[in-house]
Amino acid sequence: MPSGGTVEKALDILYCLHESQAPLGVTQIGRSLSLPKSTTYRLLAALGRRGLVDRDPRGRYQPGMALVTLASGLLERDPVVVAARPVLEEQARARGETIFLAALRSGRILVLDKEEGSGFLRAAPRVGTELPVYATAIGKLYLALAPDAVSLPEGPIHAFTPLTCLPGPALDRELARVRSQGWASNLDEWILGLTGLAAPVLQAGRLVAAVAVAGASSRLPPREHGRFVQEILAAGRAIAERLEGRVA
Amino acid sequence: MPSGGTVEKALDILYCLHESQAPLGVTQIGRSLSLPKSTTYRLLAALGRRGLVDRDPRGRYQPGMALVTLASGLLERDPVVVAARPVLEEQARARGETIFLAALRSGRILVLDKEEGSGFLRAAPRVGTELPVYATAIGKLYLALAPDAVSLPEGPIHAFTPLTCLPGPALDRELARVRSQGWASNLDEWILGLTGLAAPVLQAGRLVAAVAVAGASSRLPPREHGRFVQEILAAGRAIAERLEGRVA
DNA sequence: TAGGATTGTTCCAGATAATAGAATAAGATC
DNA sequence: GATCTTATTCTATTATCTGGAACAATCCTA
Repeated sequence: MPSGGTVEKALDILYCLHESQAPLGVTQIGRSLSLPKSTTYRLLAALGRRGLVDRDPRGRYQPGMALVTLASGLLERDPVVVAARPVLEEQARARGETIFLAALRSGRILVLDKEEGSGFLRAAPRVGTELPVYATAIGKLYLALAPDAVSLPEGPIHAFTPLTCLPGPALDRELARVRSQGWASNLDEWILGLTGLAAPVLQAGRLVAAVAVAGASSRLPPREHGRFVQEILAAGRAIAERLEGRVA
Repeated sequence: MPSGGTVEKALDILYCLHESQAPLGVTQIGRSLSLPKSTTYRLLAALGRRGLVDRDPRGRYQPGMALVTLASGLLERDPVVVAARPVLEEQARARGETIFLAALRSGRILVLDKEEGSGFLRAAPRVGTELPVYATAIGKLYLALAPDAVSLPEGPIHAFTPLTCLPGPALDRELARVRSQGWASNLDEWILGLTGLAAPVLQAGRLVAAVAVAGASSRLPPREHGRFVQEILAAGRAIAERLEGRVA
């Protein structure tokens, strides 16, 4: 709420529109960001002049297609994404489960790419989605292996499910285990019924990204974790090797 | 250049970074937008705080992954895109050439979706790309059928190729023909060797989008235009019908 | 390795441009 | 058709942005 300058207020409006998933009016936006109507209106006009917000037939605001323009080509230019693509494809085909890549970008852990599994019931993350830092296998990997790079969200921390492991002694023990074993897991802690197993992509000992296999918990039962973990660890190493140019 | 307020300057920086296709320094950005270094620096910092710009290892700036986040889900939410998807797939499969959908969004004609053909040599437009209003089949369709909605670019108008038809009497005659025949063509006017044939998507008589087939001019010779035009006109009608909910 | 040039970052007084309240217009609701 | 809500415009005030200049870091060249 105590936002910075004018530009940041305008960008907060974009995030607000993105999160709402539905067109919003001036008043509504102003309320959720604690901005006066007239200010909100003017900022929306500025965003609209550059195409970053559109208006539906009723005059309400929604994210504009210029965002698609500005985002186009971004992923293809990211070395990690380029290095990971064939590995994701191969893994998803071999395992039949969804494999995805995430990394830290401007303080958030974002899904950078994915290859969906072949099951009728499968995880289908959306590229660009932000992952919560606790309550996620990849998030825990970052907390354990690159604690200075990530930070807990500002607001009050809530449990996503009854199984969410909130920050505290229990999470600290979990992170210690992650550090020693070199991979992380998430069993129904973010979304009920969803299991994730994550492995690091290390470059010169530093965590530059993470790969994870995700699927219905019923399809990834604990007794099979061992096999999946070996695969995903290998995938993380393969991506790291491709990043360093050892493999064409 | 004579930009508006603070927010618009910041957004111009985003466009500048997008167009450059390579990371840029503060000085470089400031020069291309005629902004003082310190202003550029401060705006970049604001954009960075919200993840809209990232920095490469050398400290230079590039569009940030938050753009991917903000753009995610946008296309899937657009009714025209949803209605067009299966039509694009069917047409591309049947014809073997690339079919794409474009529409006017915030004053620009943007590629909203595409389905690539199967040829080794084929058009591969990028979703989000802006199409020039003259020199493009879809652009001409808009100039002819919705002249009030589109406007020529501000700066000096240049010919993309020796065959580009610049605004003037010749283009006016061309637009009259487009109006009477109900479709538009572009033969090497935008990119040498690229032919496009476009048909309107009409809703209540208003142009709401356009479909086009695009490919190497050698694969779309004039004597075969007739067949392609029929197909693309049918595709435009099919999309319009799906838009009005007549077809599930 | 040192010198010179370019680039990135910080600072601050001054002025522009953003702010927020209130008034008006448009639209929805009953 | 009256009353509510919401969108848009207006304006005085002042907070915030500006941009020149100084400083620091970096790169290039000799």
